[in-house]
Amino acid sequence: MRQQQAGAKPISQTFRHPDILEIARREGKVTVDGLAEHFGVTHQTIRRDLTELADSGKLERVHGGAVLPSGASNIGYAERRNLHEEAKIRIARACAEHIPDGCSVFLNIGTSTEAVARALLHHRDLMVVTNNMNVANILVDNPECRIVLTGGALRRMDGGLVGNLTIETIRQFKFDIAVIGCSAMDADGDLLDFDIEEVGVSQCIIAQSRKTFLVTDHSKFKRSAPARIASAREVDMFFTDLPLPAGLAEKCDSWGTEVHFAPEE
Amino acid sequence: MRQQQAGAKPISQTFRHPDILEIARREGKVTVDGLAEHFGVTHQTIRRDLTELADSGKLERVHGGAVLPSGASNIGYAERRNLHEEAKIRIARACAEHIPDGCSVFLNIGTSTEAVARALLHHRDLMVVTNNMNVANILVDNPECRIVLTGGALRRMDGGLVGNLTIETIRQFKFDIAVIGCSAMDADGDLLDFDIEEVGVSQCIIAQSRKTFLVTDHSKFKRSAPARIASAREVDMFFTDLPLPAGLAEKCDSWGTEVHFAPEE
DNA sequence: AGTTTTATTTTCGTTTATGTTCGTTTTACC
DNA sequence: GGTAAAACGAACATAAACGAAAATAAAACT
Repeated sequence: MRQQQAGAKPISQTFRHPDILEIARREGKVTVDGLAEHFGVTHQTIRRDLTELADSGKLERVHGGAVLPSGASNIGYAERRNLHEEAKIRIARACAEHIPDGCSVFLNIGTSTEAVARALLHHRDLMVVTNNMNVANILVDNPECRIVLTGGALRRMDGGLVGNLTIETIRQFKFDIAVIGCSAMDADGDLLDFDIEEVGVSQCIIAQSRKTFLVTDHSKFKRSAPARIASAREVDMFFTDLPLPAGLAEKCDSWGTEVHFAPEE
Repeated sequence: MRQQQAGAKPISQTFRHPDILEIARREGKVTVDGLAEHFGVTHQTIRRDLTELADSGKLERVHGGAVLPSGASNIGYAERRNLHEEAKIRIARACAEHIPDGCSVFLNIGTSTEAVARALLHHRDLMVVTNNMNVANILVDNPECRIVLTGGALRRMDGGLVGNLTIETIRQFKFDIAVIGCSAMDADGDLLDFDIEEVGVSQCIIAQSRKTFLVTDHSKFKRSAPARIASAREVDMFFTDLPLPAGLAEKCDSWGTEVHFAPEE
């Protein structure tokens, strides 16, 4: 279907469109100003791009820029996704830099791990196992990535696959790297979660992996949650956005847990 | 004598094509200028390469170069989905009418079963197990439907989950109804498939189900395929769009296989 | 050798993307 | 509610990119 309908305006084909979409999906929104600067073109050019992307339904136009089409998923989750978005992207990028091409990775449920999936879009020859439908849908766009989904009941709230099936599937693998998030983190270095079922999954993932990467933004330091996943002692690399509380930093140091910050640019 | 199909343009096969694709996958995009310099050829030659790669769906052409295709997934499948679209919808609706609220259903890989998923969007209190990511993505919009995904490797071509994990997962269930499709159907009532791996899955599904529903449009009667799934004898209800070949209709009758037509309105 | 096929370059008219300008619409602020 | 600033879209100019076709070069075959 490369023929244009008579009377319909031809859609310009530009390098920018895929990039704009990727940025929009990551950040949730794009601005005319920001994109104009990012690509080094005039505002009018960006406006044309956005109008075209909006016409084809990929974006929704707003004054000053564009946003993702409203149809998307659960609101609460969508909001949470935007929370600390920039931080999550930076953290994810730092994490992805420590995931070499060609290795096997598990990506757990969570907005932070989804951000890691987006950061892995240009990695090569990966094998990614996940219990997160969103992760699978994201990585479909990386043709050099084998994707394996664990079985399980689909939880609409966050696209997670949960239940006995999940753990049973995970037991059949041995990963080079496990990437996990957590709902909260204690001052003594314990990783916590709201959902007790998920704790079992996370523990199983850690047990089946050679290395464990933790991705968490600083907001988790201030919160608490009822279920204990593990201690940061069992984590090999810890990616976050702001320096850790003093005591915790020392503990990580003594445990040999590498802490990586993703500073603002 | 390697003769080209009448009307089809001959595609030049040059050592550049694989390299261009590799660069494109690594960088996400390629430019005419860059490639021309890289290979030491003229712009026009590169343009021809890119046009050919775009025609075969490997790349997407843009001004000044090319980018990776957005949808990523195989075009063939998208086309197949549109094939006999109206018929598939009618068949799916007829099938959905025989699926009562509140039961457990398995939906297999295939465009026809995806159509059934769409027809089930307003059913209530369903439990749907599937090895088809597309089915899951469709039924997410039905809030009264529990969705369970089997584990497995994601096949980009059609969104199917395949491999050992799939069969292992299915064995853990007992379904009220299994909805399956097939690639072809023999005159003696044998259901056939192109993919041998899928045959094992289909057989397993049938074994784990109280009732088996087959959804197939009439185009499958004229085709053949190498692998045998089962006989229509094992099917309880058979949904299609046109009357069956004479011999087959009698056989279904003697086997007690109910045949349902979805006539044009 | 000669001949046919295929791949590439060259040339040139056409198309497309982008920047610029300017009048209109929307938003934000008083 | 009125006003100023920002954002918008239409129209035009232009340079880059494009595709068709003819000319040339390089293989492949007889």
